[in-house]
Amino acid sequence: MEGSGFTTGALATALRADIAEGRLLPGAPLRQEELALRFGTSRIPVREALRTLQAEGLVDYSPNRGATVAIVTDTEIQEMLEVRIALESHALRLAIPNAADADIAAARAILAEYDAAPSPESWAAMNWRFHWALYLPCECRRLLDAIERNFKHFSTAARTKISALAGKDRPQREHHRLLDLVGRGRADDAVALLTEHIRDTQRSIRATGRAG
Amino acid sequence: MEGSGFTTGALATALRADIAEGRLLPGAPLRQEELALRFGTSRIPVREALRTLQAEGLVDYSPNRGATVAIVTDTEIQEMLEVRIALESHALRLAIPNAADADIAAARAILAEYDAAPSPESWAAMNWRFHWALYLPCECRRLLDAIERNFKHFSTAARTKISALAGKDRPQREHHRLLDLVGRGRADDAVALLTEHIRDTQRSIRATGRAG
DNA sequence: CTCCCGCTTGATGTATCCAATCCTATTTGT
DNA sequence: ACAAATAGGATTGGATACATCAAGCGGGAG
Repeated sequence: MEGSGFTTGALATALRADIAEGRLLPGAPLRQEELALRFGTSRIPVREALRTLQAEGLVDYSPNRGATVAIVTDTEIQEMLEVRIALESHALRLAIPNAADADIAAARAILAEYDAAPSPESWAAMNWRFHWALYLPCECRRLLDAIERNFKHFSTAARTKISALAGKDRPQREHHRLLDLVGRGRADDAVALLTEHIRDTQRSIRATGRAG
Repeated sequence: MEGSGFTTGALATALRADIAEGRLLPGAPLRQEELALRFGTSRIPVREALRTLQAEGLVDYSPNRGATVAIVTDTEIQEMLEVRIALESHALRLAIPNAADADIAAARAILAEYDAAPSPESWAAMNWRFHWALYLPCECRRLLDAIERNFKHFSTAARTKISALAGKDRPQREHHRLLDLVGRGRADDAVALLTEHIRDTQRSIRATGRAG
């Protein structure tokens, strides 16, 4: 009989979105039966989707106890930012010699949108689009994949929280400087700035983690 | 009924090993029925295991056509080595200030075994154990996880081929120098050497790729 | 010879059952 | 009265059987 045409892949996509956008909160149990009912399928595609998400690290699985949305502690966020530094510094270094005028222009256009963006949610989205635009010319698909995979472990909520925490001015100033350095081909300086840029985020999280 | 007690997780582990150790060659089709028969289970755990491996990138999946062992081209090996540089340079830099005498001693012990290792297969294994020992003190689990995940995409066969290609002497010389630099806390030099060490591998693969 | 149809193969999904396990709450023993 | 044992319900994990669907092939018809 029919359902909503949800297949395993579509199910995984839907769950990923639910997690990323905070409709499913960290720690929430993911009951197979309930999800099957909600998506109009049997339990089997649900289980397969959950396995996929588990392998991606978005879901914690314990045998005979089922899946829960992965909880990401502040420590883990720090570690994910450390991975960001590792991957994105290198991608940036590879990208700079390849960056064409069109690439720079694209990044500049995103910064312009950024300047006009009103809310922390939009800052977070713009922020990522800008960074991504910088890495794109690196021409190393697996590196970009790794960056994206790491990025997906930050929920939209977490990103928005971080953006709100950092405000808009200082990151945006750094973005402009970063783009300038990239445009001049100053790889070492750009990488150093990017590293500091991410370390700033680490510091502000550490600070709020202590405060509450 | 019976079965060999294979559960989804065990099945994924077994398949991972079969792929890593070359019993399942790249491009080989993974038929659900056949695997179910071989492992004495039904198709359901097989499918879940395949989904897991797909998410890990060890298996290619096309809708309605099933799974095949992922094909890793020379280009992709180059890219995976690029990811190695990104992740492992950073892990090494973080590890060096944390490296205790016991860590150095452990790495040195592995190098001693390495010196005695006879065959390319054992070189490859030792090589990894040595590198891993260097990164371990970085105290950043997610970084180590990312390194391991990337590493698992090299099959044992590929690693052995690479080891045979590079021989034993030059890598081993570099390993000794690397350990020496780590022991003295010379982070910048160690990272530079590690990068060159991996770039050497890239070059020798590029060379054989051209030759045949 | 080429194109199209239909058959076969294998993947995907459903429904139903059963076993194992975990959680909870109740009962039991001291 | 309180801790330990246990019984029951809920949930996952897996087996089996069946239905459906897409892709590849093989054999004719044009």
